[in-house]
Amino acid sequence: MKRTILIYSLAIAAAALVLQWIEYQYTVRVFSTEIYIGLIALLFTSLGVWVGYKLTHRSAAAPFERNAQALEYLGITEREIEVLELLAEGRSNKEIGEELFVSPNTVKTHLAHLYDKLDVSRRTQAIQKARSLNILP
Amino acid sequence: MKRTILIYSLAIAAAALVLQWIEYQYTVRVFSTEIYIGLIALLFTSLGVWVGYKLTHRSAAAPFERNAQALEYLGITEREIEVLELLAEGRSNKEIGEELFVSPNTVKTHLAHLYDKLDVSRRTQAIQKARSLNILP
DNA sequence: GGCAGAATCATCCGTTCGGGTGATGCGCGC
DNA sequence: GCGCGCATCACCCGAACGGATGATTCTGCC
Repeated sequence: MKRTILIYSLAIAAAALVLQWIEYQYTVRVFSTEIYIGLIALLFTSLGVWVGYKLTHRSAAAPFERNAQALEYLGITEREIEVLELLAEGRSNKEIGEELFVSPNTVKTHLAHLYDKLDVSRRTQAIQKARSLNILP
Repeated sequence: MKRTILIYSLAIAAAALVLQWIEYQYTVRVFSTEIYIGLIALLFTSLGVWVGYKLTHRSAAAPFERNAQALEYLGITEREIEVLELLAEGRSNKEIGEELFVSPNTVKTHLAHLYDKLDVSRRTQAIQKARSLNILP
């Protein structure tokens, strides 16, 4: 992150130097100071928009970090998470069982434990709750 | 939106005028052009960051804009959306019926239509698909 | 006036889920 | 070695859900 800021700072400095050079070229020309200032303003405003976009979208586009504290606190196991993820994808118990190479009965057991730990009673509620706890994206 | 852009443009123009005035004050002073340019760059970059932040976060922090095109295209009705929203909150058909003052049978009918339009066969799939279509937040 | 789409409700039937209970095996720690 | 937690599986039962079909009412549109 500090490296990123450094790079952006250097880029801005470089742009400033370029602008300064351009200034020396153009002050002897016919353009008025207003136009000159406007161009600088426009360019650096665009630069700022770009920088701001990069900065804000770096955190917004994060690959989603699972809330480990919640999992720890609720005592949710690895296997239960796998079931939960497939659950959120809209699979049936049978399909989940096939995906994880276990019987639907086992899936039911995992789900029952999940319902217990999440304090819900339906799969749709489990999805909603898990999402609100940042256990699911 | 157009009004917003206009306001920002005017703000930038005003800032440019201010800067120009400052320039006339300072060119007779001791400061070198490098410092002057640097200040302009810094100020307008900050302005750009602010504008960019406002622009991106206006859409990101919006109360969620429903994908009207998808609804139109799929032919999903107002009532079906209401059912869909309660569905995503994990309610049962009976609870949804009570919430909307209709019988569970009616809810079932609406859901059947939704499954048809969303091309799914389970409520969890409906939630997932609706979310991916930006019909649900 | 009639037609199309919507919202409402119902019944039947089969599948899926959820709750409860019990059982087995495996690994880990005291 | 014994207990504990985890994962696995099974059975039962009742509730919830999904699919299909049909009916009624109302509204908007041609």
